[in-house]
Amino acid sequence: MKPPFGWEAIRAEVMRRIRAREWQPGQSIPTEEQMAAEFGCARATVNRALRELALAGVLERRRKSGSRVALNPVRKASFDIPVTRLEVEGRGQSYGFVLLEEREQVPPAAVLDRLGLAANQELLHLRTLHLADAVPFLLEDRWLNPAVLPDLPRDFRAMSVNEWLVRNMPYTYGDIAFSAASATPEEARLLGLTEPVALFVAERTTWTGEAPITAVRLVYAPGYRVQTVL
Amino acid sequence: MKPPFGWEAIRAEVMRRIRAREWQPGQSIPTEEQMAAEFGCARATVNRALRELALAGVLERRRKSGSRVALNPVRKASFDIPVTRLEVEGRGQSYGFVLLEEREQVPPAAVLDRLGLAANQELLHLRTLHLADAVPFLLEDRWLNPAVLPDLPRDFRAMSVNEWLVRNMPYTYGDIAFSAASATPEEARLLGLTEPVALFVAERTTWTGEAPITAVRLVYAPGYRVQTVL
DNA sequence: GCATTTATTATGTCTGCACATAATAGCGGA
DNA sequence: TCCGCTATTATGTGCAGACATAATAAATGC
Repeated sequence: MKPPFGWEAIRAEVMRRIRAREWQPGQSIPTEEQMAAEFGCARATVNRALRELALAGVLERRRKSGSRVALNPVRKASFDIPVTRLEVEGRGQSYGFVLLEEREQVPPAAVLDRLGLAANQELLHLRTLHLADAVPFLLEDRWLNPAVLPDLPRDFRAMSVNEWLVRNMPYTYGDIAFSAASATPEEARLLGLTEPVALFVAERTTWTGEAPITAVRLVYAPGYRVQTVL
Repeated sequence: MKPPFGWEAIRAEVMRRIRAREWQPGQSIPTEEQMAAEFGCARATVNRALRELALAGVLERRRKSGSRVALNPVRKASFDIPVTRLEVEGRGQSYGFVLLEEREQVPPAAVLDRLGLAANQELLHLRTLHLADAVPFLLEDRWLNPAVLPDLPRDFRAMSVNEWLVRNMPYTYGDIAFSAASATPEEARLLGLTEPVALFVAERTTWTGEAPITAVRLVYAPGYRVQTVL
């Protein structure tokens, strides 16, 4: 028979007590041992539950002092960033893309700086327009470092750079930033907009650990939202 | 003495093998028991390492079939969403805010719809301008449900609604969405902009579990970015 | 051949115990 | 009073064993 208090039940019960203000912000909660006794389970089970809550930012735990309810609870929002093709198909739309440009050239100083490369370094510049139901969805402006990408495909018309990278250079480090920007005249033209409007922009830089791989700027069509539950 | 293979070491070693393509995407990796034997540790230790990697989206695990390297690795970006005051102070700027409006009224249909409330329901409408070094930083347009907020402060000039909510109604459920929008004339005026530009917008809805608490629209001053490491 | 039951297998979780580690409290001596 | 050592304490991690669960493969019946 299933034990009445698995670690998920304990996590839920602790959350309930915090929400019910039985345990108030800043206040210490019982030790793992005390709770194990109360719930009639092993300390490891309580530990698992409390560890998850600490990870979520609900509890602050310190050796010797014990666990306390976080005073300034920091909400942690977590987003999935799928391949563009899967993002479009996930909306029930058909995916397509157009390769706009593919050539080696020296990128602007801002890009080189972000990647930490020498000023005269040539990179592979790729611009791709992603389509959802044949309508512009996302404009991708990417710089690739050929030095760390041994077997690049001959051309990126069969598979988008986006997808090729996820499949061939996965599990890299990097950072991402979201912001808003007005569409440049060219962006407006490529996205099929009659007038310049506010666009959602995501910028990513990725590394293998020591060498830079790619810097990309993603400009989404109007109305794009990135959404998640808290 | 510390065992040579703790769960973190195992997680790192598995990641190394995946990055080195010793274990390729889609391919099965050894069972927990086999790896426990290889690393000379208990199965629980391997389990902990692999569980974390599955949570990060690197592995896909299924009972009976075992673990395999994810074919379409989904990047998971995680953002901290602090109280606005702490966000401003964290940048080394001084925080301030101005309460622009505070009155009970019937919100627009879109807001009622998002909160799932009756059409004639009155809510408390609060508009706050948050300042960083006395310069407009964020425009907050919030609707509060007084029915579930028993002891609201007399006025929100001493502590911003934002902070009051985090301190008094923490650990709620909710969702958040990021998007881009052009500043309305009024938004432009309040943020001190001479011309309408693209602004970063965050919209949140929060619940106690059954009853809606608040819906808020946060319009950030130009240049705002939300950034994180992957 | 096909559907249903049964056995097998890897992961998921739990227990009870042990020791490591970090942070704190208390003590003793100068 | 202050400094430094030691003891204490709660969490962090580990082990070996056990059973639960879900998914698959094999065996069975028709």
